[in-house]
Amino acid sequence: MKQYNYKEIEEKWQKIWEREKTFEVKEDPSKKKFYCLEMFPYPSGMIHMGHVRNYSIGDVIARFKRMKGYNVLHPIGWDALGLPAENAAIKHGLHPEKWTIDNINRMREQLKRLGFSYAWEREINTSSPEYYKWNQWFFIKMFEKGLAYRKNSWVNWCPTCKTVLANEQVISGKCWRCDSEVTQREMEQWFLKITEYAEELLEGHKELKKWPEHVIQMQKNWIGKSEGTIVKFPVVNSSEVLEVFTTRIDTIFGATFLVLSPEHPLSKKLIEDLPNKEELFDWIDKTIKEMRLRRGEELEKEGIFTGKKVLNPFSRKEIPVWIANYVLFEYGTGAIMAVPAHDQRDFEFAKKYNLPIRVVIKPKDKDLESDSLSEAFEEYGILVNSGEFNGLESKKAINLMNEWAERQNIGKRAILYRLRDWGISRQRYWGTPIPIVYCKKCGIVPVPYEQLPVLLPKDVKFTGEEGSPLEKVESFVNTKCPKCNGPARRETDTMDTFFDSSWYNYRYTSPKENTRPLNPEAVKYWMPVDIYIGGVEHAILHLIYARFFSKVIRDMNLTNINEPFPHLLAQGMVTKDGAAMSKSKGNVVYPEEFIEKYGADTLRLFILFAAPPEKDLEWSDKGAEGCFRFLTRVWRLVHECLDLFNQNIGYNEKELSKEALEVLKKTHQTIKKVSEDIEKRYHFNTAISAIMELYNKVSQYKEKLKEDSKGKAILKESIEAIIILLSPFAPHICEELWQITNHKEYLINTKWPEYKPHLIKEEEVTYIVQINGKLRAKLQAPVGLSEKEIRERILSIPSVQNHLKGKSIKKLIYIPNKLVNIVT
RNA sequence: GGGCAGAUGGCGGAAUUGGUAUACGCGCUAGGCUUAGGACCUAGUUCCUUUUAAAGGAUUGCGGGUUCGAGUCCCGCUCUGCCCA
Repeated sequence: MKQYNYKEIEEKWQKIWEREKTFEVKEDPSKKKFYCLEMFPYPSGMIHMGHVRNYSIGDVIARFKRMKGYNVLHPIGWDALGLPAENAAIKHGLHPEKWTIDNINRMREQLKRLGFSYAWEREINTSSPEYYKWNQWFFIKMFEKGLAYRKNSWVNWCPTCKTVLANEQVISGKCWRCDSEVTQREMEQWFLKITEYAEELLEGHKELKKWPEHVIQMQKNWIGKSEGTIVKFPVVNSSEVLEVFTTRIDTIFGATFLVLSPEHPLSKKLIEDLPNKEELFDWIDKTIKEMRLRRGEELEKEGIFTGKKVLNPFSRKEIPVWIANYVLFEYGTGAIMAVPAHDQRDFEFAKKYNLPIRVVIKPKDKDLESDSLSEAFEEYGILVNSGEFNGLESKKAINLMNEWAERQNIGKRAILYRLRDWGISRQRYWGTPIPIVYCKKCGIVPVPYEQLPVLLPKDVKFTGEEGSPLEKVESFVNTKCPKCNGPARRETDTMDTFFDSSWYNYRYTSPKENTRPLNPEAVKYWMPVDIYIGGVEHAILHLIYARFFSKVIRDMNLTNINEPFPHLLAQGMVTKDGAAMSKSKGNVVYPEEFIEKYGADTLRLFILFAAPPEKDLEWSDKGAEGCFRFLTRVWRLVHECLDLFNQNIGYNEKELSKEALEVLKKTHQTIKKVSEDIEKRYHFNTAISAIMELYNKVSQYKEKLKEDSKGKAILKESIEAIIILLSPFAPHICEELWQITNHKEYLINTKWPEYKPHLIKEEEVTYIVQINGKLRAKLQAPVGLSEKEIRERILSIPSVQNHLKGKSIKKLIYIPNKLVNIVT
């Protein structure tokens, strides 16, 4: 027998697939389409186990759907712009482009060695001008529609390197390279008006019935819709009015002070006339920076009194205005009314600074005392100490108080979102240049479409110091104004790379289109993506940006797609020793090394077998070896039965031996199980274990079945089933086995088998016999016996009689073909 | 602090609709083959008690509940992970 030489086999089939362009597709209206998409990788230089898992899941689905007769689009490409390329340039003096292209070439080879069924001719690379040209095109379209605009915003700044840092370059408040304290600096930046689509992004969730609930929940939290009221508080002895946003206007009589965020434009103005204003200004500046730097951490609450008071428009009382570090400027109006009795943060602040606490909501069944409160009562309840609104229930009070506020013109209902506009400016080289020119005469001028792409200049120095590398390329910066032809300056910021990945799923449908970003006909045929597979770490940013882009592109009348990804499969992490694989932990298993030792088929099989896709997967060298042994056993089984495949043998189901019928039934039950696990549940681990069970049964009865021709026919049929069912998981070995078992056509072009319904049903069933819920016996019986017959048979079983001795049967539960429970 | 997910043998996991808990794989044990084996084959393997066979009992993080029957449903708690603050 020939040995299982995975290396030779895998190379052979990968060559055939490439030569015959097996997985290249075009639009074919006569066939049902299936667009199977996995999140494209960042070309870091090395395929890791997370990629292998992601792409193995996708490949099973793509190959399965193809064998089911679908026209399958299964593309791959490179999310090739981004910071690491630039870091490599700084560290090793390699040009980011060279570094990126080398990495892509290496990783493409690695993906090919895994045998994924990609349409390689559609490969895209976001760092190529052919791709980023269309980023620029979309940007200008958005600029024209008012969806892209400039405003001031804070960035991380390293005072030593004199450069802007991305959030991930700030490590616990310090610069990743020189370790100095990172500061905050305000700069003009480009933003996309994603907030304009906030409501639609929220509404769209209703269409996403095949998304995991927790991902939708995360997006909802991120968008953070809240309905409430904006209330005006006039400043006493001043013409200024402070506006606050609250979702709990029912508590407004308990608002005993008002708090501004340090960043609030009126913060400094309110304290201008105080004698110690310099000191207070310093506190504000220091606090703003601290809040930005330590975002997400719980800071010790601190504040200062402004010396000013505002009038509470409901209670008509004057209350003090404070500035404190627990009020965020980005959210709401950057100012809050503080209700210490009913908001825990306000409560803690009031306790610290000895501010009054006033109960205005009480639970239905008891009273609350302002003086003895140990924590805020944040629930809804009944209003007290609230003038004419006393006795109302919170929800009702909110309505009436909103109406009152609107009538008195001191407030209005408002809907607020936590979602901020998307800041896309990066002071970086390796990104898409923002296609804008600044002219002294004409102002902000977009680069005309016919001048796109604005190319990244190649001759650039990467020192990692003093600002963006593009700023120093004079031939890039200095240009002519497209409008007046006078001297002008180019924008030197580049785009956030999430911009690139927000529409790549469209580009795959027509990757070579060179007069427009996408071909609407191709989009119409292929979109939406039928299943999108990737890591849950992209649940928020990437998946919200991509949904936003789809809606923007739709509103440009290029498509009619509302949601690009109606079905999302969020895969879990690959761990080893209970932790994510990382170089620093030293628990990394490299796919390349594993393939060298056991082959791609084994790697794919194990990574799908070890856990269902949505769960974390614990890597085990031993477990992976087990999968290699399984493939070897299948290889051997086929070789031991090779002679069967030279014979033309048939059978009549009625003449089969007991064993042959059992194997035949198991075969068809396995076809059903594997098909449903792949197609409906996406649980490949159980599909694989079902194939292993079928193998176990076949190999157990193998010699027995070889005894007669009918048995041989069944053996042949079941072995063929094993090969086909296993092929989406381990495609190379299966193609090889298919070929040596005398099949002319490639396995990938073979139809997926259908099970015969009558072979799924069992003629005999095992009844579980329980007495008072405890298993006491089992009974083999033909399907469809009456309750009476079953009852008689069960009561005649000796062990049942034993257990019933001296007891009377009170009740008997009978579940046809399954179980009998005798209650005494 | 809030939201979400989860906890099943020595390990990864299965149990899809409330009906045999522990499928499948790993590991382990014994035997075979072998000069030998980390290769391969066969048998066994949740735990406890008594043990010749066998029988009985317990068991899905903990404590309650619903039900003839709960890993699965309900209530409370502990722990772990993720997201938000």
